Formats: sequence, structure tokens, C-alpha cells
Amino acid sequence: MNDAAAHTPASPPPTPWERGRPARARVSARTPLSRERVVEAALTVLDRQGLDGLSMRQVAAELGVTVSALYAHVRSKDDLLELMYTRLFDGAALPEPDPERWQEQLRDYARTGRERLLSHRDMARISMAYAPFTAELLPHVEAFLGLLRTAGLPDRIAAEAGDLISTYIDGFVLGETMWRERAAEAAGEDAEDASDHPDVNGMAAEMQDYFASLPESDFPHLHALAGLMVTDSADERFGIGVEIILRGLASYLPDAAAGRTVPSEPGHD
Amino acid sequence: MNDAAAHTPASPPPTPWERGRPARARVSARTPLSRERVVEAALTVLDRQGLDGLSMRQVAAELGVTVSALYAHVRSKDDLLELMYTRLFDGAALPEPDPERWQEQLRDYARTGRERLLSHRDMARISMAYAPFTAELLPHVEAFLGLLRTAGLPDRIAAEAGDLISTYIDGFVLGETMWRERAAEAAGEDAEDASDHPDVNGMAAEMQDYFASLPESDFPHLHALAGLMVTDSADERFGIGVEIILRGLASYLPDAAAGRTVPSEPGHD
DNA sequence: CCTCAGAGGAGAACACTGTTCTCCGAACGC
DNA sequence: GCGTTCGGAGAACAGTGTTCTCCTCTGAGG
Repeated sequence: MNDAAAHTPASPPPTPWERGRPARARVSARTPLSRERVVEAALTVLDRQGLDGLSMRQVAAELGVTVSALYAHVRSKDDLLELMYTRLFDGAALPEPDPERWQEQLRDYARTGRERLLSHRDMARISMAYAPFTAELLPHVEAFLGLLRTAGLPDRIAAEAGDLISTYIDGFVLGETMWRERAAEAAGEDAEDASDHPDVNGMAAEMQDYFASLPESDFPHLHALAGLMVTDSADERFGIGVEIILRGLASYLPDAAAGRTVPSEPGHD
Repeated sequence: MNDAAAHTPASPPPTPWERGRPARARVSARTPLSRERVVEAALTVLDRQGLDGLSMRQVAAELGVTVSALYAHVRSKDDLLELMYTRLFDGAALPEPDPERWQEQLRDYARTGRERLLSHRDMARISMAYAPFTAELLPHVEAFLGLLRTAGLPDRIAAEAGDLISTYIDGFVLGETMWRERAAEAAGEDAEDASDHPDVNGMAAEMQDYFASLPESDFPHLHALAGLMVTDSADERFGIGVEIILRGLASYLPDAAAGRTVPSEPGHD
């Protein structure tokens, strides 16, 4: 990644006058296509085209290379997707469990987990399909379970809480991004009558209108909650979900009977 | 589905002696390919081949029909997948909210939701990709939110709890089935050395061996919990996850301060 | 300076996929 | 009886992941 060679953006066009040059210059210009570079190019394509537009041919084109060249560094597309996913954990620090601060640590874990999935387009979809622990990620799973166990949770609870929290993070981001993409699609076709409201909030307003149009007698609860679902920021909603889980976990602590240990977040009571 | 015509299984073979018959007989023999029949055939193919083996051509073959005929009744493959998903809700009863029994009702909701996803192969994957409420499912979403709101939960909590529980159900079943499929794959290639342990538990034993092989000093928590994750039945683990969420929700009830309302399930304390 | 082995990318090919186009043939109303 | 309409047939298009063979270009040895 931090090679001395300057980053050659997407394979220099053959530049006819360069054809006669000594071959040596050309080789040093096209850094020799390591596995890292393939993964990086794939992430670039992913961010630009989305998961549905991510094909091996697109990745090859991004590198100015033919498809077959990719298969020398990557076993299959599934393999590539797995590499892309594990790459997100590269610089991640492993939290050292502190029984006194387990709730803050869990909140941090959830927050950084969500940010990781948001760092590249459609990453939540990839995560859902290839999540179950690959060997490289075992240290992260270990550290996470360590947080739960040293907090004093019973083993069975800790084991299932791991699944629960990971699942919630993935699912939340998946819904969050799918909503955004759907909004982008809708904004694309409604280009004409979306003249007065900006692109992003256009969908929100449209959703609110839709819920408002439902017969209130048949859908009183949807009617009451739709405003919240549309209005509240995703960060806020995510925080609430995490808090529900944390409170549930806290109720399993040995001293839970002696009074709630949960230092209730301001504003959600 | 319950047409008077006997269910013709996968398009009767052309039966040479029937070819000479008046065309009228042939038409009544091949029930005219309604949208229902396409969905049903798709579910058959899904159960047999899995989601990756579900192609429009396979569905057409299942019906003894060409691909283009399908597109007269279904807009696209995505449309078909959505129809397959909403079909699972066909006979589902809408629970009437009972504030006294909200916890049992939520448990029931989770249980039937999981069973629904387990009723057809790879349904959890389809659910994750096309879940956000289609119009036909709004009554179910409404009833679900009704359970939470009439229980006395604050609106913001109820709104996010809906997402949380749905996400957990989908994610749990997804992991559950992916594990099973991975075990089936592994059993396929390990056909030789899997001579003494039966197919299904083969993977479990293998996983346990794998976790046992990890350096215990580096992965103490995984070491301690792996047994539970492998040993415990999926039903048990699912129940625990639901219980964690329920306890978290209960802590938001107005009378939660006066003592825990959670009638603790026997065995998980 | 020349030759020779070897690695790595090029290009074509295969078996698929979802979707759409045109066309035919059979059933119905008049 | 004729004409119209509609649903299915079949071929086609553009794209996919993957693999095969071939060729070129590089670096080492003489």
C-alpha cells in the first residue's frame, strides 16, 4: 500500500509514444498487481458502482488489467469479498476489558462497528453474507466476548449477546443504507416533481406523506410512530437500540436485583 | 392454490397420445400459469436448489414453460422474490394487543417469525434483501408495533424495538441456516473421513475440535464459550436472545423502578 | 551482448445469468 | 366463417464468474 512508487491511477493509457521506450520504465510504472491492490481497486469500484455493479471485469478495468490476471491473486469473487470485509478491521484496536466500564466499552464497540460498515458502500450487505468469523477476525471476536464475560454476565448470556449485538449492528446499517439507496433511486426517477425539496430529505418527506395518507383508523400505531422513524437521526435510533440491549444485559448481572445498575442515558427515560 | 383442477406436478410430460386430442383438453390440462403458480414453482425450486440455484430458467423448467412466459405474470426476479416472501404471511393471524400479556405475545411473535423464515430454504437471505415493509405487510407491522405501544413503552423505544426484534429474528435465522449449509458443504467434501460421526453433528464436533485447537492462552473466552455455542440447541439460544431484548424493553416501562416486572424464565437466571 | 527459462498478464472461450424482442398459433367474439 | 387478441415459444442481447491456452516481456546465466 505504501509502496515507493507513486500511485498509478487506473492503469496509464498505453500512450503510443511510450511504446518504443525501454520496457523497464513500463514495468515500474505498473506496480506488479499485488493482492492488496486488487482489494483496494475492488473497494474503489464498490464505492462507485455499489455491490450490484461490482464485477470482476470492473475491478480489472479499474486496474487496467484483464480479468484473468485477478485470479492469480484472488481465488474467487467470494474470496475477494471476504478479503474486502476483513480489510476493514486492519487498524482496529482490541479493547482491553474493564469490568467497571463494560457498558461504555460496548457502546464504543457498537459505534465503531457501525462506522466500519458505513465506511464503504454496501458493506453491510457483504458483511451479512460473509460475516461468520473468518480466522483473521478471531481476535476481535475474542476481545468482544471478553468484554461481556468480564462484565460478569453468565456464559450463556454472553455467548448469545455476542450474536445479538453483531446482528443488530449489521441489520441496522443494512436497513439504514438500503433506505438511502432507495431514496436515491426514487430521486432519480422523480427528477421532475422533486423541484422544491432537496434530494436527501425528499424521501423522508415522501415517506411521511405516505404514512399520513394511510387510513388512521386502520394504522394508528404506524401513524403515531412514522414521524419518529423518519424524523429521528439514524445515530439517535441506533443509540436507542444499543441501550435496549445494554439494559437487558444489565438485568443479568448478579447485583441486578439490588437495584438497576444502568446509568440511564439522559433523554430516553 | 385450491383450484378444482388436480395439482399438475411440474407440467405433465407431453404424453404422445394426448397430442392428437382436441386442443381444448391440452389447455385445461396445463392450468393457465397464474402468478400463484409461478410463485409456488419458485418456492419448490428454492427448496431444492437453494437461492443460488434459483434462476428464472429453473422456475420455467419446473413449470414446463419457457422463461419469457414467466415475465407475463412477474415483473422481474426481484419482484418474484418479494412475492415469495410476502406469501409466507398468507395465513398469519394478527395478534390483538393485550397489555397484560405483552411479553408472551412478543415471544410468540418472535417464534412464529423464526418458523416462517425456516419454512423454506434460504428464506432468511431473501428476507434480509427485501424486508423493508412492502405495502401488503403493513398490517403485520402495525400489529407488531401495537403490541409494543399498548404495553406502555415510550414511542421512541417502541419504534426502535420493532427494528431490533425483526433484525434479530432475521439475523439469527440467517446465521443458523448458513451454518447448516456450510456443514452440508463440508460433509460433502469430507465424505471419506466422516465415516464415524453422522452428517449433521459432524460439523458441530469439527467446530468444537477447531476451537479446542486454538491456543487457550490467546483465546480464553472463545475457548470457554465455544462449547455453549455448539452444544446449545438453536431454539434455546434464540430464546435467550429474545429474553435479553424483553428484559431491556421491560426496563423502560413506567413501573420498572418499583421492581423488575420481568417474570424471569426458569433456568436463565 | 546474446540466449534461454520462467512468470504473469492477454485474450478468447464456456456455461451461465436476467431480460426483451419478434413471431406464431390457438381461442374467443361477431 | 373471419378477424382480433393474447399468451406462450424461441431466439437474441448484454452481462456474469471462471478457466484455458498462448504470448510477451523480464531477469538470470554464459
